[in-house]
Amino acid sequence: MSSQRGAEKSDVSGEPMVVVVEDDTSLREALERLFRTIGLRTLAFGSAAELLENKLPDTPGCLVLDVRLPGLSGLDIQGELAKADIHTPIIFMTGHGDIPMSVRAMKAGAVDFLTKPFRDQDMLDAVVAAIERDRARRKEDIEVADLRTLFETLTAREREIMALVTTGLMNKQVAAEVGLSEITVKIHRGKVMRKMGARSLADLVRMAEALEMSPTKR
Amino acid sequence: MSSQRGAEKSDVSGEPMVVVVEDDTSLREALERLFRTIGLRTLAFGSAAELLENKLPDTPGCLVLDVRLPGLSGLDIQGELAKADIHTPIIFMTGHGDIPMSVRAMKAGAVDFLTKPFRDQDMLDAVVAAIERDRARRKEDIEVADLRTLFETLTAREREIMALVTTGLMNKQVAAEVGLSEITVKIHRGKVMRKMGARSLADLVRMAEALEMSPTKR
DNA sequence: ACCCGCGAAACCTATGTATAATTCATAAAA
DNA sequence: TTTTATGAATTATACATAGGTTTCGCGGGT
Repeated sequence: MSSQRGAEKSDVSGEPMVVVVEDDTSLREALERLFRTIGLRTLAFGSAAELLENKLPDTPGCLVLDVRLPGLSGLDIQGELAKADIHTPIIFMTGHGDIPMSVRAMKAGAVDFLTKPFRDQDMLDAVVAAIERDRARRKEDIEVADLRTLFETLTAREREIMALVTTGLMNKQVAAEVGLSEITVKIHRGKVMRKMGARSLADLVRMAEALEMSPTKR
Repeated sequence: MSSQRGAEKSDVSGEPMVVVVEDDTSLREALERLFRTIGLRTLAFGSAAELLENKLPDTPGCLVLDVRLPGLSGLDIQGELAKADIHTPIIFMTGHGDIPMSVRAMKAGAVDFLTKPFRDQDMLDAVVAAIERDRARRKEDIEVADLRTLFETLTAREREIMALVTTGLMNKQVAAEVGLSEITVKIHRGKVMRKMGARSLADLVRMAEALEMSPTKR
């Protein structure tokens, strides 16, 4: 099942995990305890470097980052992860942040930005929401990745035919378009259906949509 | 062309307009001048009440709201518009805001949250981005609304058939499903294609997707 | 040699349309 | 109120086109 993206996510059913990066040891440990009270597996680091050494677990989860950290800041981590195409939801904490900083973080996709001191419940709410968001995203990612895996088993011709067929062209039109006989198009088309596991043209069209092959617009 | 939603938007090609709500007269006028320097039509009010009396223009645009206003605050306006299903992008300004306030606004969909004093260029950048976002959303809305208009011309039977056909069922399967003869299904199907203006089944499937009739998932 | 792309003949199923007829309900006119 | 008109829904027959598979065969490239 599932798939295999670069160095990232695939599991969606695993037990969720919170990863904390906070240099203040007492707060870090308090957060670990807090999350464990609601049964969340928790991993905690004291700096960005420690976090980036270990790769994130392949399970739904979120990051809880202090904005101000020794070395790379929480916002820097956000940027690094984005560059690495890792979309784990991030919750920021800060004791001395300002509005522009919070706005920048939110625009960059953070799910929340809490000011210290915060209420335990606010943090828990944010984490639960973030994990749910991650779970949904992973589910979506897995579906598309699996589709893409199937799509990659198609030959160049088959991909071409798939694109044209899902556009709504008839076999004869596809044939004219690519300079083949209609019968050959039918054969390729049949192979496409089998390889992609499509049980109907409607199915195939939706797959093409998910793969962003056909124009989503009309 | 286009459509007619509740009490709202339909035009996408019109000249963009910025609507300002700011009680400080000098800042309000400064903003009007600022926006006009880049050729943006601008409408300015001194309070939420004045804004809500006039309905928003049916053209791409955005709102620039002071957070603190006499009567309803900028955030209140955001809430009111959301309740009224109006999604004009909002840019907030504040002189005395705090992080939780900005985060709340951003979570509720604000495109930016500027602290006074802000640089003119920052405001212009925010406004330009917001207008572009609104234009894109309107375009999308219009397409779906037009589709929905067509869909509403379908009879109950035709809608039923459309749903089943776009699921990928064959005519005979649809017939069995709804207890009709296959030929009758064909007739309804043909009417659906003509009424919806679909030139192919692929077309119809995409329409069904846009109308959220068929499961987006597989 | 084998796989892949390509194509033809034959055959069957599915789709689409036209014609025609029946039933039903509702709306408009007498 | 009765009659009439209209439109939706239903089905059948018949025909034409499109879609899909199988079998068989050819040629090029790894």
